[in-house]
Amino acid sequence: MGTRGLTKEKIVAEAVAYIELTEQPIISLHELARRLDVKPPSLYNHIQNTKELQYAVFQYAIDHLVAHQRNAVAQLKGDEAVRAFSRSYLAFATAHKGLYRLIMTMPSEQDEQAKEMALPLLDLVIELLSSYGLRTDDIAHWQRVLRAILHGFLSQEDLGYFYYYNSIDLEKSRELAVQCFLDGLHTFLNQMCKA
Amino acid sequence: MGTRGLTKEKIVAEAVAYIELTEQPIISLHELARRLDVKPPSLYNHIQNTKELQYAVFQYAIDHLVAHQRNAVAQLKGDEAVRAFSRSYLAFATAHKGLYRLIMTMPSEQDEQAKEMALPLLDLVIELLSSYGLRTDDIAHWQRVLRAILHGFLSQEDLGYFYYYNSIDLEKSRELAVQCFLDGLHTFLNQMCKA
DNA sequence: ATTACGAAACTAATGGTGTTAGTTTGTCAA
DNA sequence: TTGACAAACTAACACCATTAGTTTCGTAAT
Repeated sequence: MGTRGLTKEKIVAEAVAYIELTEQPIISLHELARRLDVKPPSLYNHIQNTKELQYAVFQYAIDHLVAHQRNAVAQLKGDEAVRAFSRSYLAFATAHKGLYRLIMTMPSEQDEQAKEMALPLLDLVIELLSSYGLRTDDIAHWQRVLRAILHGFLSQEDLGYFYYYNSIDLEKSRELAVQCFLDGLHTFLNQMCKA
Repeated sequence: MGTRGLTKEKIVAEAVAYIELTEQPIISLHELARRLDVKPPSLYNHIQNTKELQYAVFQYAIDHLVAHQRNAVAQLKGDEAVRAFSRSYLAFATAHKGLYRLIMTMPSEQDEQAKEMALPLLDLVIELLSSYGLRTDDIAHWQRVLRAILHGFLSQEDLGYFYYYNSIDLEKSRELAVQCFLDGLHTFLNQMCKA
């Protein structure tokens, strides 16, 4: 009894490992304790509650996603950057289903802390779109649109809404979606120039 | 004891009422039993398990969403129809947050039954896009794109990802997203004509 | 080296969830 | 009137999160 080398870091690491393995965004404290060879209440010496654990894993997920994305768009600009971002965004979600599912379900309108954690992801897209010469609030609008398309696509895919008609090439749909965004953006830019 | 007038219909109706009230997509059998003034096991005389109840509520939600949408696009075609569909889709999700959250979380890649229930929603969009003269599989592609945009937008909104930069007008973002879809589609159609 | 203290583990318990088995009750038809 | 069946019940189990109170062990001070 007494002291084992348990730390918050180890707990979070095990939770992440489990989530990556099962592709489910959650792990119960009981299961986690089992895997760490400890009784459930012992975890409370290192974390406050389930919510805090969720936050920690969420932070991990966001950090990795953003790092992944920054790496993908490094030194790219304009359409190239948007395409690279989109490809790698979809790739991350596929490779880390559990983590992306968490990102996809974690924050809530009410939860200020989670929303703040997610900010870097928004900022990245803002940067990405800043080379198009848009007005500040139009950048914010188009950032919403791009993220809506990518996230919506992944979400539908994950929920199985693409199952039917699934003889239809998924990869092509993805490219079409990104192209749609770019065409929409270009149309907007052209009309802006005229006016 | 003995027989009270409990039926599956009443159970589902109460579940729906609760979901509409709380805006949460789930209700526990205990809570449901409490509200029906019955002990939890009694519910099992009318439903098999939680899953079946979920299915029933999901069916209700899909039915209402589709009816709502069909009503909105009746006798419209082309861009008009897409715009009307989008407006009313977003309106439904706002007015019935709990039900839409269920639609947004219920199906799963693995769950054939739920996916089949959701089909009418896909078919509706397919119909909507059939007046553009697209090839059959392009209709399926663009159906995915439209649904991805709308669902992605709602999901982000619901998750609070639009909170920051939220001085930015939400309504304008929505219109921009739909316009982006239409511009993307038109660009695609123009290029199809040329070739 | 001993002691004392605090952190980290534990046991025990509460209350929530879904679900099953076995029992009672009430109604309707024979 | 009685018997059978459906619909309610009680009791119980397994899983979960969490809290209170207890033991243990390592470390730091005497």
